[in-house]
Amino acid sequence: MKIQFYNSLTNQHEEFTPLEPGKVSMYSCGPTVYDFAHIGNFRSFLFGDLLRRFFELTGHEVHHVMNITDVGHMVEGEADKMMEAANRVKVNKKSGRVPEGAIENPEDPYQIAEFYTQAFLEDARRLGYKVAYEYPHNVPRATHHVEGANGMIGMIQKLLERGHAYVADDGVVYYSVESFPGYGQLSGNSLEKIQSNAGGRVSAENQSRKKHPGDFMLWKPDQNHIMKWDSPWGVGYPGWHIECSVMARSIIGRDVIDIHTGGEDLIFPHHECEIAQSCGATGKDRFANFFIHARFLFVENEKMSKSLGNFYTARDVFDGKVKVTDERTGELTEMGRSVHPAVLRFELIKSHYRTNMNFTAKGLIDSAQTIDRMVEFRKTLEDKIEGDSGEVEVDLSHPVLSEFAAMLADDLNVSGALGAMLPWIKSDHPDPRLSLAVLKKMNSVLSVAPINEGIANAAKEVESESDAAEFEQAQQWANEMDTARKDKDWPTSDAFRDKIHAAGFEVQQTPEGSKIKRKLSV
RNA sequence: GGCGUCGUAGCCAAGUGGCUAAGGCAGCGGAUUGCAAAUCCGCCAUCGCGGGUUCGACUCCCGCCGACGCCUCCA
Repeated sequence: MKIQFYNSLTNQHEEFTPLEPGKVSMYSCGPTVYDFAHIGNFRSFLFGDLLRRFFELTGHEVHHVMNITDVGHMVEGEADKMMEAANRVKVNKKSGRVPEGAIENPEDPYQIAEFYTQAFLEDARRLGYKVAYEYPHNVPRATHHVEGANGMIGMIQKLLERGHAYVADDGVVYYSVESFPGYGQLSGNSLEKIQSNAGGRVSAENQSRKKHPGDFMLWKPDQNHIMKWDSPWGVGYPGWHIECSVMARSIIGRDVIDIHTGGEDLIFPHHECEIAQSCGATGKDRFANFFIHARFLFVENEKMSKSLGNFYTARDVFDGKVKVTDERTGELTEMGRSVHPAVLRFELIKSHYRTNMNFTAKGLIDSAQTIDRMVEFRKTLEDKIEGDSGEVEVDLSHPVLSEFAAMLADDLNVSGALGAMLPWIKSDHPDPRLSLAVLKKMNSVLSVAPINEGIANAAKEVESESDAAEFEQAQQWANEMDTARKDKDWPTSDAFRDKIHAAGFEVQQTPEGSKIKRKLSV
């Protein structure tokens, strides 16, 4: 099977061949943990997850690493992120989004980072982000990789030795972009352009200390910084870009990796600088063979922003805080009903990673219906093979799986893959055991229909006791509804149906009586 | 200004130089139903605009219009 992706390095589709046959190394830029991760973050992370699961489907052994940036990064002229976070924590505590007692000391950056790291991992796991289940393995934290020869300090030293970095008058260590001829390849920038665009944010005073306006910071001595480490260049903190170069190399254990993913905004400067650092330190001509970037997510056709009121964290969506325009009144109201994580996952992965996906309440409802169909299908198959749960082996030679995989192999064409799967679900299934095995394979990539496949299954949520009680109550109403129906007492029957709906369930008439099931959303 | 992506039905969205332009949602008609829901059957687009290349283009080329991203912290 030919596997190809759009490579940001060359701006074209390229056939993918792993460095080592059968093995794929991937590095994804992860979240900065000074706030809850939002759905835009997760769109990009889940794209990485989909890629990883695709490789696993096609028999590759995948080493996927995603970092957690828990170091605040000073930007010239702006407050430090961790400092901002401290203020935000105080606000969030008042509003109840951060529970009382969760962060004892909002001034302590390590406590803030720890809290949001755990919150992120929790959200990520609910969304079926596989690597989050491997934490702390394969999910390194920047603060743990500052010191030592294999840490950021070690790499900065190496860059100094090799002539790619210098210490400026003010003691700041800069990377010298002119020392690396490949600088600009990824983003299509040239040093001249960067020069002409310089100015703006960066003060003239700082600029004059650099050899070239494009030179970026590797280490900044600063006794007063909120997070600081000792180094040969004084107590201070590392630049933003160096962490990924270091962690990718140290956790994956290779100088050159197969694939690097991230959001499109990371192309420049972040990934450009990573390449310069990694290649500068290793002497290799490349850092990753493929750079694959996901485009931004929009909400109801607008860029997501806090000021527009369309900024959603993953947990906002789980809690039903998505705003919907009421068709009758035209007013914005909250959806109200909780959204199953599988629904959000599906909504975020179902459109191509290189389009600007538009997140909408309508799309969420769509997604819920599709998942519902998959879940129903699975139940039907399981009912048919009751008592005969022996596993059937299927491989990609199965026609439907083969098409499904081939679509994904073509630049992760999820729509095409779904176009193969959904009609198949509707078709006849003479061999339910085989069909179930096929569905499981597809779900190992999509991870949206609850199938017992161990960890990393978004919809495989543990039912809480209160959930179980609700379910029992609804089933009881359904039974009473059946009794009323036998007596042809339609008003009573309808009243029970309304009750069941109001409780968030659907009721279906079957030959065996009324059956209920929980609505996935809305 | 520089670099880049994109424009397919009410919505999401795949795809191809030439058979009926995937699939899903919504909608419509029908079966079923006490009425619904669910389910099943059927219906539902000529591909932003203009020009060119070609026997033939939605698919290739040029121009235009429009949307968006990056160039600065941001997934």
